[in-house]
Amino acid sequence: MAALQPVRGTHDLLPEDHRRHRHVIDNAAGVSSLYGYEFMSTPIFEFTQVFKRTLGDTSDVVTKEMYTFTDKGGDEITLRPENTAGVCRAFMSNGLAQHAPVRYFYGGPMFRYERPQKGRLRQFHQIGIELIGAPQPQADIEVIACGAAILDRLGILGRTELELNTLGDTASRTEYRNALVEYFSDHKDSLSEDSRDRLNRNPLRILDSKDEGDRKLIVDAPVFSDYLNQESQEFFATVRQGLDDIGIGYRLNPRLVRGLDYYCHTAFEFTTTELGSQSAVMAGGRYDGLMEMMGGQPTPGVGWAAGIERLSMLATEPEGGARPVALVPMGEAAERQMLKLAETLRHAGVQVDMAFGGNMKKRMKRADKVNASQAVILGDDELARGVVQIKDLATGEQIEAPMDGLAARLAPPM
RNA sequence: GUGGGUGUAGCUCAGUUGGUUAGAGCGCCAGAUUGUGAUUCUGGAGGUCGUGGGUUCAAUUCCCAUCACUCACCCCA
Repeated sequence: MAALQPVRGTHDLLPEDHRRHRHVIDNAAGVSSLYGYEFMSTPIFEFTQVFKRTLGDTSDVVTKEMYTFTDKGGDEITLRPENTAGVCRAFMSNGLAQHAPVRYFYGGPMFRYERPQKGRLRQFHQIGIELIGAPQPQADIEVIACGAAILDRLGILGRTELELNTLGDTASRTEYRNALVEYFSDHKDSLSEDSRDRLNRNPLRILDSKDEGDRKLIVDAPVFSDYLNQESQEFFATVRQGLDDIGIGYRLNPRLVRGLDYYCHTAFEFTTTELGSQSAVMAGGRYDGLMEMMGGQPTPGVGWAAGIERLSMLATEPEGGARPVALVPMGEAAERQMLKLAETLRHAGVQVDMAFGGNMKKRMKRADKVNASQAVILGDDELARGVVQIKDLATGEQIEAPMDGLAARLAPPM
């Protein structure tokens, strides 16, 4: 049995699950296309360096969550834990700087070696958008607005809250980071074990600690706004003004910190209380330093990613698919005729179900099971007269109709 | 990676204070005379009680380990 189990933290997407995923992807792609974002995909694995350089050597994702292996050619390969680095790599590989700014929408599987939980998997799926090549704060506003519109389309915007923060530009952030490290280093003995670890890896995270002792220290810790330079302050003010102007509510959360190194300026997260300890539904921000980190020309970017599993747990149930017409032949001659008819109907756009065998009763049962709207019945008698019986499976009404022109009769209205 | 909970039929769950053949509902299969489903009635199949080890005359039940799921921490989508 163990061998027949899927790998921990991975799931099969059976048709029903897939319908929910597609519902999320289709709506998100549809809405983002209104903002000019076009679907694109990058490979699900990249050279390990693509992620190592961009995510930061100390981030959890890099230190313990990557699925990394050496392939047969000796290359170090990693299954993508997120897609921003891949999209940026693609932007550079394809020389797209000349087309900047570019807008991309993506969706697909991501991989992180984590302990599974509700809304947290080892293979999960994300959708996301990236707006590359636009340094203006208006780009941040557009990206957030697009995300909000998607959540709204999925019927979950009302159950989320937009949290907003600024991480400042690199200069501000570095200065603040240093101040924090200095402050907490002085109180190192009072810090929790987790936070002592954070001090080396990501000191900003300490601000979000749930440990009571830490919280006491945090009260007197340096405040980021004191370290934000003029430019960073203006940038953030413009973003906030824009959100106000288009009526997107948000809550300032100075503790909102990104785990990944490449973020700067705007950081945001749409959160919910409906997913247990996983609160983030859609999260993103600005990553102006990323391309440079990868060895390319400095290029600004903003974007977000959202977990499809999390979204589909919150989204309203999509409607069931179209209902087929069931073909019920009786006898060998009728079966051959039906095979031809089935093709004709399908080419005319009618969804058709025909069992591979069985008597009439079995076929009718199957018609019911596949949720057919109508059954088209053909026996020797009908065959001789060139007609079929059409039975409405909801009402039980049955009428006779000529075989010619059946497609037009059964085809869904345009 | 750390700690708690759970694991009985395809699904949702009873149950066994250790003792012959482990139950229900739903689902599945078959039948209720000739070419009619869903409804109704009758019958049937399906479980090494997650897996491995231990204690015992005897374990699905107690103990240990392991795996999976789940919740929290960590982290994040």
